[in-house]
Amino acid sequence: MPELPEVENTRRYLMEIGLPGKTFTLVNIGWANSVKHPELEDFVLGLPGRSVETVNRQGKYLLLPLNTGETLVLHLGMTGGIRVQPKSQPAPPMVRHTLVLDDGTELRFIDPRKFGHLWLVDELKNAVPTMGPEPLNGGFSPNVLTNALAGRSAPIKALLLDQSIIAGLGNLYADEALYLARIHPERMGSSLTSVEVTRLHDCIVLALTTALDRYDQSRRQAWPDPPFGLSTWTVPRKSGDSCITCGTPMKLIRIRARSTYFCPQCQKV
DNA sequence: AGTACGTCCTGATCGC
DNA sequence: TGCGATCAGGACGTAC
Repeated sequence: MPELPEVENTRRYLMEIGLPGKTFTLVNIGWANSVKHPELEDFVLGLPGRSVETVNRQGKYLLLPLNTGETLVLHLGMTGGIRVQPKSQPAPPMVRHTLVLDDGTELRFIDPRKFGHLWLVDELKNAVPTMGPEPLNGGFSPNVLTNALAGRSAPIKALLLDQSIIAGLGNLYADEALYLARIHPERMGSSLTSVEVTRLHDCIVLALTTALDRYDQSRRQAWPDPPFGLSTWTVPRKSGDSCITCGTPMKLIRIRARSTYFCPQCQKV
């Protein structure tokens, strides 16, 4: 599922494929609920004629500033992925929306479970929810994390999923970071020692940068059709799997209705 | 304010 | 073999 590394991978893909400079000519929405406008028409008629300036990312949101000053916002949801392909190339399965471009290609929004969203905003301000610091570009430090966890009684796993605390973590990389940091996912946020918070901070950064490196590699190797997702984590995520450090069978619990894998030996309460 | 849970979706997988 | 049930989870609305 698209989390920070997957969305950033998509951003780099869109930049490398040369989306900036291209102009939308036609919009084909296959699932109206994905469009966050009261009137679908506002979006469908609002986009053609606009060209893409660049592709930015904020948390799990893709932000495409347009030449008019508006911004096209994309969220991949759980199963979303994007391809920019020649119109003549057969569309892959599960394409929900097609944004036709002026150079004979089209941006294809693939989204089996329809959890993705897209919309157009006049101003970037308030376009997406206020989010915590980006884990990979300054603003994120052990100290910031300590302050964010102070007084919080929710399980650390739930807090890592909270986009207002840290931008971009999802279920898989939250598990990954906790596993690498050897911290039990049900620990109360405020109960982490400063040593643990520092370790968690470092492991969040490590998990994300490791994944991004692999995505960079896979884009080079599989261009122009790189995979949307890779198994870039080290937490065994199948029942019956054993911890790669100590061999103890991994445990599966639910936190906020999310599957949470951890090693009961390495990640003690 | 902080915490927790239901809802939206459908392809894949499981169990009988 | 086939078919129904279950699972998966990001963001948001709502409740307490």
